[in-house]
Amino acid sequence: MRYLTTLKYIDVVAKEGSIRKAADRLAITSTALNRRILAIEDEIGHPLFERTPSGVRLNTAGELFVQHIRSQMSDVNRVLSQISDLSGIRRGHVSISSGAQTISVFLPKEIAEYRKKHPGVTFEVLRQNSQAAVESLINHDTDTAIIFDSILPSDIQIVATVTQIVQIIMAPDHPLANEKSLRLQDCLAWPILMPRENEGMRTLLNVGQVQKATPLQTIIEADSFDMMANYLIHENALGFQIPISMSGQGGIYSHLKGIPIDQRDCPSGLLHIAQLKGRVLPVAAAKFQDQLVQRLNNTFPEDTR
Amino acid sequence: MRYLTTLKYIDVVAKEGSIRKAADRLAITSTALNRRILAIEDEIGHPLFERTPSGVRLNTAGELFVQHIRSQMSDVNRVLSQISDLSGIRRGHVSISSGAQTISVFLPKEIAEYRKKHPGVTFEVLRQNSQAAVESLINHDTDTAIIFDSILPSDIQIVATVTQIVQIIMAPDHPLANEKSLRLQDCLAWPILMPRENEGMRTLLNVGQVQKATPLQTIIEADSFDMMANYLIHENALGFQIPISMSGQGGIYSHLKGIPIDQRDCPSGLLHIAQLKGRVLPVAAAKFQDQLVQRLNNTFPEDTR
DNA sequence: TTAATGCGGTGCATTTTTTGCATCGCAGAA
DNA sequence: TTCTGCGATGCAAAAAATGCACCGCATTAA
Repeated sequence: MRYLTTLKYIDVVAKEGSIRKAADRLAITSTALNRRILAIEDEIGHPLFERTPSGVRLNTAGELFVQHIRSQMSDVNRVLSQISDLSGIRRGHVSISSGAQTISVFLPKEIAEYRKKHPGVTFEVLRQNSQAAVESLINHDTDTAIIFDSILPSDIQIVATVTQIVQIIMAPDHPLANEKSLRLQDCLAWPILMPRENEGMRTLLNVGQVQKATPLQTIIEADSFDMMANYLIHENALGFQIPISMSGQGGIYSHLKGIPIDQRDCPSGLLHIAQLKGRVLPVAAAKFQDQLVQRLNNTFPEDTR
Repeated sequence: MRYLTTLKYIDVVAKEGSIRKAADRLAITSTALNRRILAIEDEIGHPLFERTPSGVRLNTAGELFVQHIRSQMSDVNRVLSQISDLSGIRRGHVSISSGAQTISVFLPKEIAEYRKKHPGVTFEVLRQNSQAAVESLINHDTDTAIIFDSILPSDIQIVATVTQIVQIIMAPDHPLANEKSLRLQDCLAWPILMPRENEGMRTLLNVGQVQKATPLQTIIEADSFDMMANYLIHENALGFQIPISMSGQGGIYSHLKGIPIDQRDCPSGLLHIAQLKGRVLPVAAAKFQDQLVQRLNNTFPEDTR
């Protein structure tokens, strides 16, 4: 959209923190860009950027304006996708923030299913921890987010929530593989693969560890659940995962065994589908989100809030 | 805002229903305007207007786009007023839809009081019946509306509501002037000044008239309550008004007597403050609306919903 | 039926705006 | 100190928007 170029430019300058860098990325000269910015500041009657020797930085007015720009741009996209929807073809683009738990098994399956119905829709998937996901939603960088066990700020709207019991995963020939439920004490004897500190699941596990003062033998800390799962094939260690990630067929998890942790040792977590409060999503994103919500509610119906 | 000109143009074309007329109003040539529209239609990849021999008309896509344009433009204004708020001066503009009941006494007092605190703020007041008021809110033509006794559609958000008993008004020397309450029967002997059909109050009065089959002698039907009030000085007739309109000092109503109608004959009406649902109002408008809401709730505290 | 009117669209010359180049002044880094 | 990288500015070239004259078309009036 031509009339949005200036806005787009401002957005990029804000992100780059420098007019010259932004100009470079936008493939124009810094002078042209500079003048556009001066022009719009003049029009607004108030500077948007603070000039520093090393570049520019948004001031309060700029912060307000950039926020507005982002919401406008994503709104335009929504309207445009609605309009092209009128022509019959369902086109569009959906961008999703996802935690490490759901990104590798759950999400691909859902996207594939959606694209079977609407081949014109493209996707963008960002693996982000909950904090980054929230930020992306606020910046209109993503449309919807799948966030595990985090307290979400009030400008985020939770669209659906399901409970997820943390499971201990292991090779199928592991000595513990036939138990119905496990306590953390049972794991003391085995090497442990632990999710990293900024993962939601780690918080849940910490509760049990602190309460029981159980000194688990953590041998690997990682932010990739896939990596940890694959490791379990090679050593008789124990890892953690939630049911939604294990439901796929053919992946690494179909060669692993998952046993729930006793609720006394580790509380269940909450998996949220969330979006920016008050934002009207583009058709494609809204429909995809609907699908996710339905899938969650059908797969994990226990949660009846 | 320069980058919004094309959008503004489209909006005007949509309203005028003709490119040439719109061009005339915008003080440019029809060719320039025409080309801007062709250009943006081309960019969108979908026409926005249907071409008829007598002009142009929005098609579905255009309807969507214009809706979007209006919300964008009012959003820009909000942000700009927020930004100029940063410089210390509270500037801004508030536009209000008001029914005939509240426009002449209540509203001027409130605006004057607000402007005492914020002299930089300008106002625009439209006297509209409830249907027109709702339309104005939806088109972003007005920020807030004072609407008497109408059922509002779901895309309008009711911000406050107070009950208003309909009163019969008359000259202070009228034979009925000393009653505490009046029934419609009591009015049969006197000439009646009746609000017009599209006024909310008329609906309330009709309830009583139909139920009781009371043939009131309507001598004047008018959509100006002021006109009717002033008439009462010259003839011993009866008119209708709600308390909020009579609370002023020095106006015509301070020379008139108001007596409530018995609730069996005429239900009380509801006075609403309303805005477009989901819309973030500019600072000035929001603050003014707050003042209205507070004033209503303080002046008519009986309503405790 | 024909002529006249009013509509949106188009080719072309003109005006306005935007861009790029060369260059300045300035502040922190080496 | 010099040097580097930043945003700002004067000026000419390029690009875009505008206005004029005019087209084709459909409806209306005579």
